[in-house]
Amino acid sequence: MKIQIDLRSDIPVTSQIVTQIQQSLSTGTLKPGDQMPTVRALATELRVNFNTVARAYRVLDECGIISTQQGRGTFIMEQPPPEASSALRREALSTLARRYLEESQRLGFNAEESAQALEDEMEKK
Amino acid sequence: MKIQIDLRSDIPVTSQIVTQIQQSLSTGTLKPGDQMPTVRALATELRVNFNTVARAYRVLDECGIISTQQGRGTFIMEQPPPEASSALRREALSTLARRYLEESQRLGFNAEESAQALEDEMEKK
DNA sequence: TGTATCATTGTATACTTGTATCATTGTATA
DNA sequence: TATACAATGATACAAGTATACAATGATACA
Repeated sequence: MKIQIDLRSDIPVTSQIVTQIQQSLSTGTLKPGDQMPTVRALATELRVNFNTVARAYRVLDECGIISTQQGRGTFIMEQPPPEASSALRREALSTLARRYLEESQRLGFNAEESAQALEDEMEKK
Repeated sequence: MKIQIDLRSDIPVTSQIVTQIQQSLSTGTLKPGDQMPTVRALATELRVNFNTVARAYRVLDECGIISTQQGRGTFIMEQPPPEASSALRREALSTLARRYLEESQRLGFNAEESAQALEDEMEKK
């Protein structure tokens, strides 16, 4: 994978990294499952701070393009399957919800406590 | 014992292991006196470093839920102290909640929709 | 029976990798 | 000039991995 950074450009380094990784993906230079270089490795290669690479990786992560895992590395994601029908997605969601209820019940919590725990997690993020 | 690890999750692998072992215990899949798989065996099964499993075992050990003995193996304790593990139960619940949020997000639903779906399931009952 | 030897199991420690937080730098604008 | 903001850098941290080690068990053999 070849990434060219122009430090004098008006385009932020982070954006340059993001776009070029996306390009490598669309040209097939990068394939799903591939491991990306570590933030530090790519950073020294590009003569840039590793936090800058980390930020670029995070952007791509939030788009679901790569998956970064602390302590392990970052990987190209499998491309998500075409959108299922909305009815199916709805069904899947309610299955998830029911499973959540059942599992927390097994741990000895009632429905209200489960709902409260969910609220708490929503706050945290 | 079936343990499912999601490497893409924000939840640390160690926590995932702890929570799921506790669940197996609460569902009766694991019983007092049972021998757990060795750290290496479970690690290769989950495709994870065995130190990660060892750390999960240590957490459970410190809560008095399992007993790990160097050179022998690790076993489920006879008397899982109900109140000693209350902090763990709490953590297990929040892990379940986060997991529910993450999985529904992957389906394309936001936090509010996930919460609403949970309410709906609670009504049904 | 004792013990030598090796395999198995958990432990300790250092290293790798990404994250969080704050400081620094440059630039636009009042 | 002064202030605010965005981009980048520095530092400490969290999570996972690799490797060497110690304790226990199994087996063979004198």
